[in-house]
Amino acid sequence: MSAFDNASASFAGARHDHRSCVTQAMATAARLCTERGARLTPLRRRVLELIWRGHAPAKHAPVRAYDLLARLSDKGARAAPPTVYRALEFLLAHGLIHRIESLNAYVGCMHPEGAHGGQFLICEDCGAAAEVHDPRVDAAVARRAKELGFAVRRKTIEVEGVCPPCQRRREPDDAR
Amino acid sequence: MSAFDNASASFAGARHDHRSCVTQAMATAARLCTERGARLTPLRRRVLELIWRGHAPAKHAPVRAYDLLARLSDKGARAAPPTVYRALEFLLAHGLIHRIESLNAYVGCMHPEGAHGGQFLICEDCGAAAEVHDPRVDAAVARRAKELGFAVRRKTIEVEGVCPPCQRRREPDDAR
DNA sequence: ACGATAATGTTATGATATAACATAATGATT
DNA sequence: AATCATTATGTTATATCATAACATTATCGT
Repeated sequence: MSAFDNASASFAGARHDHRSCVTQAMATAARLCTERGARLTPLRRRVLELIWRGHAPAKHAPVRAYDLLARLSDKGARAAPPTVYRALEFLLAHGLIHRIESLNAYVGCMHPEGAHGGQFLICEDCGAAAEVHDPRVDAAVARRAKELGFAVRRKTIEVEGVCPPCQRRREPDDAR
Repeated sequence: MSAFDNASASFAGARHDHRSCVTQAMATAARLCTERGARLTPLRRRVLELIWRGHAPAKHAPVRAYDLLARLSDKGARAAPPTVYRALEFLLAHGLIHRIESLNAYVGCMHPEGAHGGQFLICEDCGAAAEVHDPRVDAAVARRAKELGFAVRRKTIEVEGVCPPCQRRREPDDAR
């Protein structure tokens, strides 16, 4: 497995220490923003952390904008849509989160150091989205585009299916 | 270029005879539906044709649901959203169109004979979407998924950028 | 402390999509 | 051809996702 992949963590369920995973992501985000002179304000920080916490049942499940809005409003202060969309815009611009187009949802970026198009494996059972970075996939897309003279700006690669744990969960049903 | 690609046609602009392209697509759709015992009703046929006609400026530009709705309503009978969404659902189920997730829009499928995930090159200038079928891209995705034990159901591959004609159109500006 | 810039609050609305139920068309069977 | 089950479409209402426009507040550099 590539050093950049987090598929086993994303699909691991209980074995994965998601709390420290969130903590680490927040620390990295704070560091990157400092380095770049970007302001990770309390609001943006809260939104980022809510995204990282994901939502049930899977820890790495993408979160929708209005879910974030509801959770922000829980904490006392009422929030309106632009509040959360502006935070998302900032986080996307700095590569701290990805948008999953096929779900209209957002997920924390696993390695926000450099710009990159996301490749995602999305489980239709548990909702988890694993960020994958396969240079062969990137290379194949780049080569094809080059052959056709197409100048690539942004790549969206989202693969829907069933993750290993959910496949095992399904087997008892299949055996009936 | 693979025999399955239509990038040059999609990005060709005026040189491409889009009218006969639409006619042919409609004939293929009718044949497939007959073979499958599926009912390509007048409404579904009209929606499919509107999608194939695309919209200005590019012929192969994906069309949005409410644009379809507006054009259906033009023709006398007023239409409500479920009318067009149900037609889209049918056309998607039979592989006659693809949904472009990153645009919330729909485009005619270039070879609806067999099920397949779409690979698209989408021009951010003219809006044209070229359907590509690169077996190397499919293979790279499949291999990666297999390595991770992920069972693939559906692939969404959308590459945003600038098509060759629009790159040439941009050059005069760059030279200024 | 001041003013410029950036961030957030607020109100309204646009854009995309589906639920739920009523009516009409179609095809299979008699 | 008449009946009836099934499929398709019409209709109304509403859910969901996202942004425009402008007001207010916070932050940063001077």
